Amino acid sequence: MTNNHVRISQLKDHIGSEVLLKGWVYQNRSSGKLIFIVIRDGSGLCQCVIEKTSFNPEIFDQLSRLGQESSMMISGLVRAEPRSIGGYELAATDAAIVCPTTDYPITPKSHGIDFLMKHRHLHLRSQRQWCIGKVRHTVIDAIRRFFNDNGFTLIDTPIFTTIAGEGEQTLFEVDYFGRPLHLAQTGQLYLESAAMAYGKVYCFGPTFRAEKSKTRRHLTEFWMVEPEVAYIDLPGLLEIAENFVSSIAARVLADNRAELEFLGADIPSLEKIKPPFVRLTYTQAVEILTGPRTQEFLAKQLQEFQAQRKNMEDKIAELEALVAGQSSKQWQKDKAAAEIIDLRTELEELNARIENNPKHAVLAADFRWGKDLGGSDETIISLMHDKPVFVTHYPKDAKAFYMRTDRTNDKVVENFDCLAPAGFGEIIGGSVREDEYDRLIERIKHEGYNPEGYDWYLDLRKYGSVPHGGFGLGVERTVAWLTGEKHIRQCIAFPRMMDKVVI
RNA sequence: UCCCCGAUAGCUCAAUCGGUAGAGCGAGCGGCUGUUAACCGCUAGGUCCUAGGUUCGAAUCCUAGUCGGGGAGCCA
Repeated sequence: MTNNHVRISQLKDHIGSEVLLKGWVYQNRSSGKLIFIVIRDGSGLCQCVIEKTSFNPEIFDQLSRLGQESSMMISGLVRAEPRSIGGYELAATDAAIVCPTTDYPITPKSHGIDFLMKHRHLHLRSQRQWCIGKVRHTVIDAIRRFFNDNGFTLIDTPIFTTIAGEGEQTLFEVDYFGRPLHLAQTGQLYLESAAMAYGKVYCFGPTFRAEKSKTRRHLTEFWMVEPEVAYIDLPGLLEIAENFVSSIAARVLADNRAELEFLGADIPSLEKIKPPFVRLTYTQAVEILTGPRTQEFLAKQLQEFQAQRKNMEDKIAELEALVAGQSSKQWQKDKAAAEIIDLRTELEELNARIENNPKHAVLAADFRWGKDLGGSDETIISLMHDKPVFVTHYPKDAKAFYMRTDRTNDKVVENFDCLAPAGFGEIIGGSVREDEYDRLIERIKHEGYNPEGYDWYLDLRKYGSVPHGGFGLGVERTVAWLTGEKHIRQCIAFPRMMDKVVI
């Protein structure tokens, strides 16, 4: 057996040579005198072809019954083969089994989310998870690249913190040698002081929120990157944010096209992610939501859903007739039965959307200026645009104390949310910070906080205060949006959800 | 915290009106020289979530509980 160990991702450079692959059995099909083993090595997949006539009979026999996820090494000649996954194939000449496996729990058939979460340590090996992990890696690298290339300095802010960024009820409290502290839900306040030292800074790390939110957009532990810039206004922040998000999308398109294709991501729509993004004020967003455009949009959406439901129901009826009839072979019936199960699941999701549509219409129509935008409102706005949307200038009362009051309209603050397109929703929240001492202390008191707890934060408004601001981008939400993944729990290796920490 | 849905083989799901438990995959054995979630034959595999109740009879109906999924509020 050759010692020329090559990773599958590098096979293109070794066509015609003898190489050694080290990995795990992803799929094994034996056909009497021929075995196809798809091997997985962490860098990709490669089909190995093992012919009985040119192989040690004992090893051939062992290989023919080798279970999924057995670890093995296999050597042979690399050749281009368009029929094969990845485009290359190994004509195997020798193999060694490292650890045979039987009864691997995650089979090539479908599994429920609960089962997969309980087997998360194994699920990471699955192709879908692997692709998401690769995209996440690129997203994180692109985030660091963007800030490092644009003059930002990394500041690591503490995880044990003494002050809250926003609402106090959403913090995890920890016992810090008898003193109550909590886990960071933002690095922003610390970052503001660093921005006065370095001009442009960012922090990047895990963030903790004790929100009792059981939705596809929430984790209790997630990763967030937060830039903070001195001497900047709201238009300046929006410009950074749109360049930033566009650079992430471009990097993922460049580095992970194969993964995006496997995941079924909407690549053409990602290619549209370029500055400028759409800019709406909160007031304009409210006008859209309460206006005829939204009602028409939702009515049209409902019609589309209903047409889809009709199609699905017809298809299910057709397949059910096939299963009940006499004319088909058993395997055709089995296949149809499996398809019925999939369609029923889809139908259930569609029914939920049909049920929610009128509720969302009412929520949007009844929206009153002053409330924060709800999840469904954000979804509607983002579905109406094929680029990310900035919504700016929210009502002051709905937002955090540190956001800068608009000097031309003191009912609103200079903040913004960035809504990803296709209905995914918010991926960025940010603002210009209140830089006047008197206004800030007034806001702190108005919120009922004790100004003493904010002494050092208020100092920043005493000693050379300047207009400044920043934003936070959620990594898992960004990955979910880019990959088309519905739930962000798939976008982090070991998710922490409300009331649920499996591994 | 509130609303909706669900729990049947290792996994994904069936089971008509309440009549005594089925299929695919996976596992084991056999067959097949180009398979793509391969295919064909055979074998093993069940405390129908738990506790009560209705009934001659409950996977199926009722009550309570447990666990899970989806959504709302809130947010990245």
